[in-house]
Amino acid sequence: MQNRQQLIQAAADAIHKYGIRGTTSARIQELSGLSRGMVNLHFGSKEKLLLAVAEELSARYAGQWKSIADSPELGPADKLISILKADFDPLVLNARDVAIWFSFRAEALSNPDIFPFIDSRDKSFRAVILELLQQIISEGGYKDVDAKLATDALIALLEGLWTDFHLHSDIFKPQEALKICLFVLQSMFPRHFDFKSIS
Amino acid sequence: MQNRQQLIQAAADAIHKYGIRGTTSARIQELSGLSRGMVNLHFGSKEKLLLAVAEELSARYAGQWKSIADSPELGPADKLISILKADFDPLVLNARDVAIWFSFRAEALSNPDIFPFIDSRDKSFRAVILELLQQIISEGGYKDVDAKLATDALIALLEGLWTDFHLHSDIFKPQEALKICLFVLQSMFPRHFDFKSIS
DNA sequence: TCACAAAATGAACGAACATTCATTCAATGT
DNA sequence: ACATTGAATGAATGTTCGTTCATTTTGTGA
Repeated sequence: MQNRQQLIQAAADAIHKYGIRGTTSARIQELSGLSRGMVNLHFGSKEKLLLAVAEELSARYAGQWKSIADSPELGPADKLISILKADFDPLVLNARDVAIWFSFRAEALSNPDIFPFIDSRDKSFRAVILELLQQIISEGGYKDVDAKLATDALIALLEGLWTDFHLHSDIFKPQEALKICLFVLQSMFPRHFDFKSIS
Repeated sequence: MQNRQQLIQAAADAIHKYGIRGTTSARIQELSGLSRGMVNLHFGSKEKLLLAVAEELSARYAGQWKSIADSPELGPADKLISILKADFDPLVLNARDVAIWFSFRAEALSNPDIFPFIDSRDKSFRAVILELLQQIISEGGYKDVDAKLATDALIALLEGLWTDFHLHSDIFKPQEALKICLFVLQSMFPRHFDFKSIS
């Protein structure tokens, strides 16, 4: 099980370093320091190892925001900010993982096995955001705001910022990304958010 | 030159159908109906053919919004809406092209040659949006709105909606995406946009 | 109609690929 | 100390990859 994890790490590194096209058995072997046969011994095939990488990535991301969404003593606005901060945390938003994320995203259409892992956002994540925004709308009496529309907007905004990070991880500032989100939220819910007050 | 274009089409179809990893010389040959040697005869290598695909895609996208940005007799708000509509036009936002777009995006980090083509948005496009928003801010006296922040937000939103389309092109509604954009713009610039008035 | 050049073909090639499996090694129980 | 078993190894294998190039076909000017 030690070597199994080592192979997942090596495969992830290979995708980051060489792209998914350049991720060959030889490269994985080199980066892992293990022998040729290990991939097939532990995973059956290279393809299944790649699925295991997707699975781990997906699990890490889900664990990140779910731990926050479950915290009980937090108002909807503060909870939402916490989730946003978690979304820009280096634990999930780092050059390597995002590069892998995008590689799998590109593959998803022609490789249905991968799809469930890279689409994880769109299921439960959406539901949590929607509920928080509904609470905020109710609290603040924002009667002109459609919660579903605002949810779509916020999630698309997050996706777009991730894309920006993927292409420009060298100059991307998580602080700045958070500011952009809060600016949008303030525009929608002026009585709940003040984007100048970020820590 | 006839066959040259045919090869670009076939390569693009291959990326869409089989993913970039599954895009082999044999597949391109099959889809093009041409002979084995044609790729190397016309492009020198498969890799250069892929670059030509990226170039064409990039040129088509740039041509799309630039023709609108150059139209003289349009207020900044209307011009912005036109650009948004163009961004969701089937000419650029269709399953095949977006799939290719995302494949190249994923490759960009490990293949610097591709980067200039897939990053085209972030140069002149950003400048145009920024200028339009500055005009709107000036016109409407939105003194609390930072134009650069709003530009970042809007572009990230567009990127995110493209991502949504990529993963769910079957259920994605361009009309709905436009509505989301207008909703966000209305939140920022209430005296310039009314998202209930879309055609 | 013929000569010539350019374009197109596809069999053949070496390189790189993922995978296999006989063998070796290390860990554990007796 | 020895036997047993599962993990690890890496040389060997067959396949698929992108590319080459001698040959054929097509198009053009005389």
